[in-house]
Amino acid sequence: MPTTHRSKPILATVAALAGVSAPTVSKVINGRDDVADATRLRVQAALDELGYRSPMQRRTRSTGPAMIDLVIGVHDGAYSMEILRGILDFAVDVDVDVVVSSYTPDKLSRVDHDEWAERMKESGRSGIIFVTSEITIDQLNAFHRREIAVLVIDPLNPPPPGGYASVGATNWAGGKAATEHLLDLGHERIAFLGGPAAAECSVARLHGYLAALMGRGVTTRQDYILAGAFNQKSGAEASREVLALDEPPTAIFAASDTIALGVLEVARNRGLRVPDDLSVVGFDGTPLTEQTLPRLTSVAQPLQEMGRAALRGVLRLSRGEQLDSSHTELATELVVRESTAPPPV
Amino acid sequence: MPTTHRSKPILATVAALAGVSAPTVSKVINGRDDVADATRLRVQAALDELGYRSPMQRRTRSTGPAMIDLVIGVHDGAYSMEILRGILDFAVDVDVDVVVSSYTPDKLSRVDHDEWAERMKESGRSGIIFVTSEITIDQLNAFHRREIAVLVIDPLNPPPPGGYASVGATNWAGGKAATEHLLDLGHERIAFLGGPAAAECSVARLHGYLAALMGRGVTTRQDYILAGAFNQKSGAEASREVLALDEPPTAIFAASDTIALGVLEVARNRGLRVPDDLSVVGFDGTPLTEQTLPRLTSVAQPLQEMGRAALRGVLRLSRGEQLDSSHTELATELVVRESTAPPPV
DNA sequence: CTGAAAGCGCTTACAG
DNA sequence: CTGAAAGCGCTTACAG
Repeated sequence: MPTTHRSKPILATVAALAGVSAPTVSKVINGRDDVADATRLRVQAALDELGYRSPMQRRTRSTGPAMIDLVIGVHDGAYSMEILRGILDFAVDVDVDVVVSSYTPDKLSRVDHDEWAERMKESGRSGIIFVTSEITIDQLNAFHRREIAVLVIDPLNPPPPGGYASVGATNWAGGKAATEHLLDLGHERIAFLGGPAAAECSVARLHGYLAALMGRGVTTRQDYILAGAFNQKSGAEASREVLALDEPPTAIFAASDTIALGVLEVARNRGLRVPDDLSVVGFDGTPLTEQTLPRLTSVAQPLQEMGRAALRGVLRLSRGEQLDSSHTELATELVVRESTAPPPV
Repeated sequence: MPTTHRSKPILATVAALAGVSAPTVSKVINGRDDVADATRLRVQAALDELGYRSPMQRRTRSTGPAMIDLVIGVHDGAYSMEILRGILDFAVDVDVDVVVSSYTPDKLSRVDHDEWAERMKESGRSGIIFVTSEITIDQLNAFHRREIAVLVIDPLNPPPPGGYASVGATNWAGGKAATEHLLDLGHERIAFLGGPAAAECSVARLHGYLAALMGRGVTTRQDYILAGAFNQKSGAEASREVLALDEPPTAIFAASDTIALGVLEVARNRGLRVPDDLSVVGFDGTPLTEQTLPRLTSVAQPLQEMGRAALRGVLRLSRGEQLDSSHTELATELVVRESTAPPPV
């Protein structure tokens, strides 16, 4: 059993453990180079074992409330705003300061995460939440090395083995529910307009869609399945593509509300009435769904709750507690509004 | 001329200046209560004059990059998101960490700003930006006492004399432009649906509206002028009110896009076609304007630029530099889309 | 490269 | 309520 250290370790204790004098420990801590390598190693070991922190370090550590970082990797307005809101509202309640930054995927990949983690450590920030970002193992390690807790909301790529904690929604079940709703209305020609082909959440929604079709014995068609981006423009392009088919779909399941917005735009331009001529289901349940005409049937994600859960999770991790599960999925819910109806006869 | 202090002041210097012993200064710094009030005051004065900071305070000060706080006082999605985006994008460029929090006006007024400012000081945060919040002089002083720079975006109340720096848009000119656009189309019965009667920006828009009408010799009518809140629900209520008048308006200038959303909703429910039966102009120029049917004519505020300007301003202030002007207004621009047309004949 | 000795800046315990 | 004295934890200057 290792020695237990009741009171905070002081430099003299470290020196005793390492079998050197106090000045030598002082030199190691302050990065002087007039210390033999072997000695330096022994001192480092003692420092680590005792968990020694200099007075200033102690101060930044213990002082004030918890602070965490939040990185927003996607900027499609309503979606990230809802998550942000969930996090910030809860942060006020639990007295946590949140350092928010916003990066395009491209910009984020060029960031020096080692430097980032170091800066966090210096200002006493103990955890980081990524929203819809791609995280590499190298980046992850930069934080783990410094004992900074990492949690990802709606990860774009599947976590590496033993990777990070994450919070998401039941994308598969949501995709299945949306598709079954259309099937129940009598549709059989149902298209799926997805997000990026590599995005985990989009893939899960696609498989929910496929599961629903197969469950009812409806043949799946490759030309009804498109990938794109989570935005209106991509939704419009994909819509034009499927609606130009010889046998166009009578219903479209869009993998995000913004994609659905593109579908509505194209339908309007072509004089297709929604839902009479074409049914549309979105995904996310952002406030957008109440502002479209007709109001959009959509699979709602509990975005604010996801934000709350993420903050709670990263705080627990940063206190060294274990999470019940490394990945949590909160339930989606199909909300039927006005954009779905039986197919035209 | 006061003494200049080249090197960092130490406790002994403060003690000498105050004419007390070092232990007494130590007690004052650490908030002990066994010090006579008169003594405490003398020591405080010496502390202030020398700008003494304890070793820990010195450490937190110098370490790392600039950090500022951002308080979002309004949550109507698109509007604050755009400002936030302007701030965060610029923050990455200039390597500044932004601590974001979000408060309802009610919650904000119950916050202990002295504690807040103290916490900021402790973690080395040097400035704070409020977005659309009401700031009292007491709150302001809490920050000023600790030399924390304060800047308000789109202040709700006019700043107290010698108050805070602020960034806004040309609300008066925007209100005038919107109204002149409607007058140019031939409208004379134009209603103004405002935000809160006390909100500076709404008042300025109202006066722009009045100026335009007067400039063209059109009589202003009290029953065409309503105040409310900056949201869809309030816009819907106000619309119902003005449209129920014996002589209803042929055009409505809404003081925000969200209010305009309420107008569109009511128009649709009553079978009024926009713009054929009723013209609608919004304010803000949020992405909302592209998502409505018909697309909304609106006075665009340069929200992202306002965010940038605010961050730049607060950073200059926190470095002790002077701003060119304590209040900056960025130009609004009327963007004509599909929701305005000549009045029905 | 190492550490005994001196010193620094601050705090604590206590006598007055 | 105040401060001389002792002490704490760390660092510096320097002899070996």
